[in-house]
Amino acid sequence: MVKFHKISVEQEDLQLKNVLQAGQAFRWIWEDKNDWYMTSMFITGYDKYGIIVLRQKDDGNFIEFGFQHPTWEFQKVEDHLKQYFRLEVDLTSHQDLWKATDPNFKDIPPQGIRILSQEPWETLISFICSSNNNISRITKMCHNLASHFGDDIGTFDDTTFYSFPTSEQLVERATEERLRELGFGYRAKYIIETAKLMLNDRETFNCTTDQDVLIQFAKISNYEKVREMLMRFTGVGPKVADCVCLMGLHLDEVVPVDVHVARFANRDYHIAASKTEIAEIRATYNKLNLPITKKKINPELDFIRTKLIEKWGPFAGWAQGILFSKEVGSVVGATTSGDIKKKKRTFKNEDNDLKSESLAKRALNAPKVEA
DNA sequence: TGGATCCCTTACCT
DNA sequence: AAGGTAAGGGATC
Repeated sequence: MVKFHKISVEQEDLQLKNVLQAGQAFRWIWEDKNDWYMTSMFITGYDKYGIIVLRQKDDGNFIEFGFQHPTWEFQKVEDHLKQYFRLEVDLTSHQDLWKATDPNFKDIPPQGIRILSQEPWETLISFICSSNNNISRITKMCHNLASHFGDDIGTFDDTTFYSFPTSEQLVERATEERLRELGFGYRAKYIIETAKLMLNDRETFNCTTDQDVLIQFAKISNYEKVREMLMRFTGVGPKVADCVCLMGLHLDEVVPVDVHVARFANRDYHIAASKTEIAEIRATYNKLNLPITKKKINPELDFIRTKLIEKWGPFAGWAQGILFSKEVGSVVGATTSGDIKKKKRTFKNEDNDLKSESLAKRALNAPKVEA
């Protein structure tokens, strides 16, 4: 069918099942008959998307990849995948360091949970879809975007694959009404408006692709400014912007703080901002002249973010990824037939500390639970 | 005193 | 229910 090539990597450095369907990437399809993962992917230097197949044995010290594309060269694909999985980052040595300095890492075995480096535009749109949402539905939405508004790039293993639509394609081919019909809900408007602004940004920043615009944000700016630029897009608040920074622009120390991270930050690290500290955060963003950040920021969650970075260092985002997986416990993903299949449980669920949970909810401005 | 800003709710799709 | 964000009103300065 396809020729497979090996990339050597230990199980503890990368486990496909823990990174491809755990809430970072939403367009990998797991095919249980062959036990492989498939998706369409864009590789820099080629104008068309191609199809990638990955598999990993439970005991081997390698992953295998195959591909389908008219002109892709094997070496370029391998280089791209190494970049996609950030294999130059020595995960286990970082985890050893966290284990030595953070008691919460003590009982966590290496499980190959890595942060991916994904196509930035797709990352932006995917995480706009993620608000108030679960993995299984986010997955469906992302596949819907590709199959309705992307290009047909061919069939593999009885499955048709599509490119992820560019801003231009979304503006030309999609409408808010159509997206609502497809089940995007209130996010329909966010996606259309974001695509329009991105198309506009291509002119403004003299770029030919969405990816180039977002990469340029990261090149010309520090983190605070990148986030400010990202939060110009409708539907993008601090959490979504941080996800794009971490998983789309490989800013490895960025810690996206969602309800789960806020929960364990309170419960396991006793992180809670004082009034003074909250005032300091506000003052900081005032001084930095970041009007959108100032408007959208939640100082309590931002406090958690900075404390966890202090704790974990330059790869804090990766540490967050590990604890996040532990906190969430199990994940779901789509198979070729569109059925939802429960993934093998990797961790036991922890008992919830109700007090910490209510603190986390309060930090997120969620309605208070009646006592 | 009119605005800016802060703070808190509520609505949002399925 | 769930990996947030936008919008709007009342209070404060």
